[in-house]
Amino acid sequence: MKIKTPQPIRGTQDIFGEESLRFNHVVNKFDEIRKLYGFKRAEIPVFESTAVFARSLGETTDVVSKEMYSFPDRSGEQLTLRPEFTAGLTRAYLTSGWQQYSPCKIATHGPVFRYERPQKGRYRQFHQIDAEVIGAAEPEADVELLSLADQLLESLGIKQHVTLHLNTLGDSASREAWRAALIEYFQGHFDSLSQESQERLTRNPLRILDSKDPNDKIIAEKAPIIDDYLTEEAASFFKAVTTGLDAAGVAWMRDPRLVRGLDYYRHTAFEFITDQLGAQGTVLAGGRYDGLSEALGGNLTPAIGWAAGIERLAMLIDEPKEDAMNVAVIPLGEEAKNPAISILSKLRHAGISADMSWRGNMKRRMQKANSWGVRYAIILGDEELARNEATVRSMVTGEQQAIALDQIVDQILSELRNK
RNA sequence: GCGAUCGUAGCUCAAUUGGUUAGAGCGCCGGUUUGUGGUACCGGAGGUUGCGGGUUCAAUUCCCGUCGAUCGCCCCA
Repeated sequence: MKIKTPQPIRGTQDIFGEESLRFNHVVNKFDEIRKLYGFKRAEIPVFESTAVFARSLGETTDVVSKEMYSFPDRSGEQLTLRPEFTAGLTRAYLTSGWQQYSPCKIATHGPVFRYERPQKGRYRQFHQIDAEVIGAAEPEADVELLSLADQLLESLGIKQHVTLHLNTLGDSASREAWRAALIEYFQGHFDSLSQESQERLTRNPLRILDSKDPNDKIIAEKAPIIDDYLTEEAASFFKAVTTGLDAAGVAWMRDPRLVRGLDYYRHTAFEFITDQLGAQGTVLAGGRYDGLSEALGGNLTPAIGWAAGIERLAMLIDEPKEDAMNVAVIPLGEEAKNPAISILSKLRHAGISADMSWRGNMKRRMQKANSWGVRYAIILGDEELARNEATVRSMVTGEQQAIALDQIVDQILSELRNK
């Protein structure tokens, strides 16, 4: 009886070939830029106690109430695969002594999990790069974090496709006053709102502001904006952020209707949005979350962070070029196999990329060498071996010369340097 | 969770109004060349047409279900 191959789980992906090049290009650029800003690399678990996410993101948010992968482990403890990084990093800050490094500038990346309906640019296991500054109340932290994001997008060559939308949600006093005013305003237009927005009014009234329903949009345009409810401190904080961004040369656009889906956000909120990915236009987003630490039982710890979807960034960049192989080793016949392995090893230990086909006649192996884009082919046959030599063929010019086996590595090293 | 479109070799796609043995390009393996690539020519392997059921003399084609992908809503990165 034929065994059926198990199929991949809905919303997961296998990444290889060009996709993998793109994916890794994004990760590598992030690692490169993050060092320029003094952000330290951190690793945290893929799963946590469910409480880490349930308390911090807000029990009523969609992510917590219907999108988490939660399960009991063998001891009955309730665990959840991380749906984002911020809560786990904050938990680590509180439980692993990271407070001694405060303000803690952290970068990480890896898989995150959300049970959503998959689409292009939306997966159940997807990958984020993430940057956080934990333990800094200063607006300079906001500026630095946004500068990092901006420079990353620039170095990925997608800055021209992307706009930074910036808003403030105020401190908790501002936010509560604004929220109350919004509820009152939308209550007055309740019958004209879309059914979805009517539901949002009780669950997440700020979300009505970025509704896509055309009728909702008209109503939202006249809704009270946060500016009228900002405390003096909140207003001057936002001012410091925007003037700092101008000084750093980061282009931004005020979007008074920009809100965040998770409950922990305060003050600065932002999204880098592209028009090239359809409904999944948000490519990098975050904000300040001064209240999160207390929600996890810690002291008041001001913090700010962002996350970006690696898959979404990878779709926007130009196809990266992979470094071509330098050398192909081509043994002919049984006798040549081990000498070929020996040369291959010496080349690689000398820092020269080299590869060898394991099968096929000479023509096939030359074709393979050609497809690798190598500069040199080293041909090892009986005639060469008898003289302790190998034939080195330039794949560019077609010239061939016999070179003693013990001089091949040096010869190729010097020729590669001259290029 | 809701609505819509789609699903044919490893990949990208063909297959008249339902009609014989489901084709091509690329890739893979081999040959023209018993030791020479990027070109050309020849040959080969590889398919239960996503899966299950139904209508029909006959289904890749029509109907239902299911799984998956894509698009929009929702949500979000």
